[in-house]
Amino acid sequence: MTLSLPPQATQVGLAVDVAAFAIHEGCLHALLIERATLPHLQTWALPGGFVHVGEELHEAALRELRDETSIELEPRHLEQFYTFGAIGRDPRGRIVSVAHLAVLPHGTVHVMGGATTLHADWFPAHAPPPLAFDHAVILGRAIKRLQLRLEYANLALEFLPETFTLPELQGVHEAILDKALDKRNFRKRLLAQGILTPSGERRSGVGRPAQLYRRAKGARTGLL
Amino acid sequence: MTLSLPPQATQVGLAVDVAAFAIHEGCLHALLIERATLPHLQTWALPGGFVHVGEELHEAALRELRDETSIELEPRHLEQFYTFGAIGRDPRGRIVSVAHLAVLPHGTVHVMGGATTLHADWFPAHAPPPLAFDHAVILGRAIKRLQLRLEYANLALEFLPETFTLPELQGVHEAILDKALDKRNFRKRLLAQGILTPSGERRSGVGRPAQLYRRAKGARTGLL
DNA sequence: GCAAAAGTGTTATTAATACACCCATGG
DNA sequence: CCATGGGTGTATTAATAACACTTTTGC
Repeated sequence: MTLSLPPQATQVGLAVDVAAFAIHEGCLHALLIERATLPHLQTWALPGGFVHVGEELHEAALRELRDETSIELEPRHLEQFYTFGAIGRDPRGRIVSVAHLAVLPHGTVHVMGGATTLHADWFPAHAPPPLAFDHAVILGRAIKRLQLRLEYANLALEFLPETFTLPELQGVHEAILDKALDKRNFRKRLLAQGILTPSGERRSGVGRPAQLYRRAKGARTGLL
Repeated sequence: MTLSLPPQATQVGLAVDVAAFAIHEGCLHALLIERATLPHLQTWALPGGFVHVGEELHEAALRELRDETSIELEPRHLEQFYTFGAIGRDPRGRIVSVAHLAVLPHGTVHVMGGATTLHADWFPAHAPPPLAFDHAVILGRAIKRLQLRLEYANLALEFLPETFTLPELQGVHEAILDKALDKRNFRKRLLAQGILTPSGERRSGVGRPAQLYRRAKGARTGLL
């Protein structure tokens, strides 16, 4: 059933873009693709593209992420965070992009170009290469939202495997905030929240073995 | 210049909706309109409508607010806060709405229907009438965002005239948070922020006159 | 002088910060 | 035994929350 739309209603291109993050070697990385099409051919950009007919916004974000980067794992967190619709942002015409923030778990490394991309790769999120369209702005806002979510939700857990050590968790926080934290205060704060439960023990290659933790079963998920 | 769009790109209706707030009689009110068109004829809804060709999102929000409610004053704060794009949300087809939060200053009272509306009126924001589409959800999220902005920005000032008393400012906070606050703690906190400067004095009809304040000139605006 | 609203301080509790040493393991 | 990274406690400061009486005005 389709009722009529008013005459002056704008038909616009509806797109999604995805700022997908992961931690690699203790550093926050963003997943970027090198464009295989005009405009901005051979420029790095956020994964993204047009929403299909009958497709929800978050489905489109997941599909673009999968198809353009060939990653194998699903994001552990996906959240819309702002909609970019300024008139001149895309030379092809009026294209409105609903920007999403995605968190990929530890171990998500293999990415390669998809059908519509030349390459896909990880870049330091705090120092990305030049980006197409307004994607540098989008990425900057995604990082800010991610930092906010560290306080409100426990989004850092989504970057890690099911069990993890406190130094690992602290490393995630530090990578996202881009600054060092005090070890004792960090542990105090996190343990006081009651969202972690200890499990077994494990050795890292060198030094004293660290206690392993997992998410406490009562703890809410990172999704807000 | 217009490059070609990919074939499967969805053309969707792009709309804006506006949750506009003001304080009346110490209570947070939202501005609603009664629809004069199908669907949801004669149902109350948020002001909103389709974005025009060549019109920025925030311009569309301001225009719809003006045209549908005939208010005379400009909002003191306008902020996009979420985009609603679920497939079934509008029976006319795929319509994506970029929802905005607006703050109207004190004294904004005269509203009446516009061309595409039967009536416009203020309703208690915490207890609205049944609303069209998914507007009840949108309004709820707008209120939550407004409460957040009380802490981060000093958005409460946007509800008041240029000069105001501390009890008035406290009343704004209480109306938005929907709970009572301690007078002394509130004053201590607000004055410690250093965003207020005293000016003259004034009498209310009854009781001891209250000190008038204005925004300190160094204080950042409510816009984030 | 009384009703009505504005104004004012102190204490207790909790959260945030700064800071330095010992411990467990592998080689 | 030594290098490496994990783990722990305390003191200070800042922020938050609870709480009741006095002051100024209009009538």
